Amino acid sequence: MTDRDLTGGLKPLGVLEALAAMQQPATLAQLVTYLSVPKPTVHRWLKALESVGLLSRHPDGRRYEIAARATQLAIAILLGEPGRALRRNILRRLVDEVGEACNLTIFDGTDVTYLDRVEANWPLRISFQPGSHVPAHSSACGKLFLAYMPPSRRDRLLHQLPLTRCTENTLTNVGALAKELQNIRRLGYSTDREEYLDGLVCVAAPVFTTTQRRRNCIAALAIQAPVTRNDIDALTKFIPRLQKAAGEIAASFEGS
Amino acid sequence: MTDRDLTGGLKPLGVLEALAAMQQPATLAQLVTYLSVPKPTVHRWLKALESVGLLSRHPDGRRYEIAARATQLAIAILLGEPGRALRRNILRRLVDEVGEACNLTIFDGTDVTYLDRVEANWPLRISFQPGSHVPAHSSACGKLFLAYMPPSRRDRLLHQLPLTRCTENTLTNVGALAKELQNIRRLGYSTDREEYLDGLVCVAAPVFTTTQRRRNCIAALAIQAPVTRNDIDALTKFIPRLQKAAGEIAASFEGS
DNA sequence: CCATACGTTCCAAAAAATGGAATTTCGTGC
DNA sequence: GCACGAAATTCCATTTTTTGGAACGTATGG
Repeated sequence: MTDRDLTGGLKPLGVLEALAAMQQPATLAQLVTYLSVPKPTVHRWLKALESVGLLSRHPDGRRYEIAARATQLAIAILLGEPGRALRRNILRRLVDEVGEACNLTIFDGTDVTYLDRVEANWPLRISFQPGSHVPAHSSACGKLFLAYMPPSRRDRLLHQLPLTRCTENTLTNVGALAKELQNIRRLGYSTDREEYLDGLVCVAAPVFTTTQRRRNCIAALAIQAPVTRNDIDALTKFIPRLQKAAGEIAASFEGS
Repeated sequence: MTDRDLTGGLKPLGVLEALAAMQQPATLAQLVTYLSVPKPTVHRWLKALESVGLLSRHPDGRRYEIAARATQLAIAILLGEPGRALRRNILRRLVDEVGEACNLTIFDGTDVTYLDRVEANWPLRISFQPGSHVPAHSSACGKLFLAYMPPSRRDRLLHQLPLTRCTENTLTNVGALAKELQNIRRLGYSTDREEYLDGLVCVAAPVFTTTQRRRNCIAALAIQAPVTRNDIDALTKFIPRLQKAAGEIAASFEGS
């Protein structure tokens, strides 16, 4: 899971991450090397972090170390909302049983966004990071969201989304996609037959919440595999297990 | 040390601190109120934090919550923070007096994570590494965290954690576990009677911080022993000593 | 259907970050 | 002491980002 570059007003945080990763105080020069950022810039970042109490200087006056405010923040983060830790656990157990990478996604209105992902222990990995996006019409999760959204919104989206062709199998016309969505509602799960990436197949199950007199598909849980290792038929056998995990995920959203 | 206002490219971090302090996902409007910062600015900060993976959106699409990268950072900070040397010394002295391995753990939402560990000078060792995980319901430290967390969160977790059986003695039903937690609160310490590994017993004491009118169990200190060398009764004699060390550890987390 | 609240986008002014070069400080050997 | 190299720090014109009031969408509930 590669960390994306820090942008926005967050670049100095790279220093904090670096120091945390190094597990010991470091000098300006070491951080310059580690981060490959010009010296005056790192220097300014260090001063900024020091001035707000996230870093402090080691007694030798030269090296910087993590300070009280950062420790406090770390503790607060770990004490907080257990929902995401729970969800990650559910994912991890699913991956253990299934032996392929699994991910949890939400719909951001147009695209599918990865909320979390756990890899299987295989050397061949498809690298997605939490936070990355995938088009709705060419992924198992996206089709699930489309299938279960209110019909009015679906119709509007179907005509507004650019049904970009990703592979030979991508559904690129409204009719075929609408038919597929109907089929998904009938089955209760969704598949991706190399519609997004050649060689990548996927099955997905919906995560429903039943708040406010309406059943909403708020998230989707999916198993992804290289078709050479597990084809769609093989993945389909995991559907009951997948649905059980989806139920557990749904429960983790209650009361939060 | 009072926290100064964040400056120097760190202002978006205020959102992270706010969310960590609130201990639950929050909407843009709530954060605007909490931070007293204009709405478009907070919105931009949220997007920046989301785009680098520090925050993610709750599936309701409205609220934001702390994400994987922030959790990783938090763990790395606590593993590498300079107070660690202090705490390691406290652990070492404890081990000298007790003659068994001791460890310091934190709770990551579902599991117990080893922050540090000092072995005793015995040929028979149980090997755990800092950073490794253990389930909450089957370890003395984990039960301590469950016992001292806010009741609402505890109730939720008790029903959502998979109470996996590790040994003959593991508490695998909610009722028995709830009773045990009540007992722990009464006694002020916790035990593990071969509930995680056969032959391994453990006593643990809580490390409290008293931030903002609320007592939090942020860490746990434990003595682990092979039952053939020290049984629970033998370990119980060390509780006062253990609690003294826990107090010292607590002090090491306060300002520095 | 309207009213209201919440989220999102726009954009020109204002503020801050950037990094090459110059300067200072520190540690070391003579 | 003093000279030297290495590291840290400051300088500052240029570039880039941030800022937030206002306007615009969008969901919710009465």
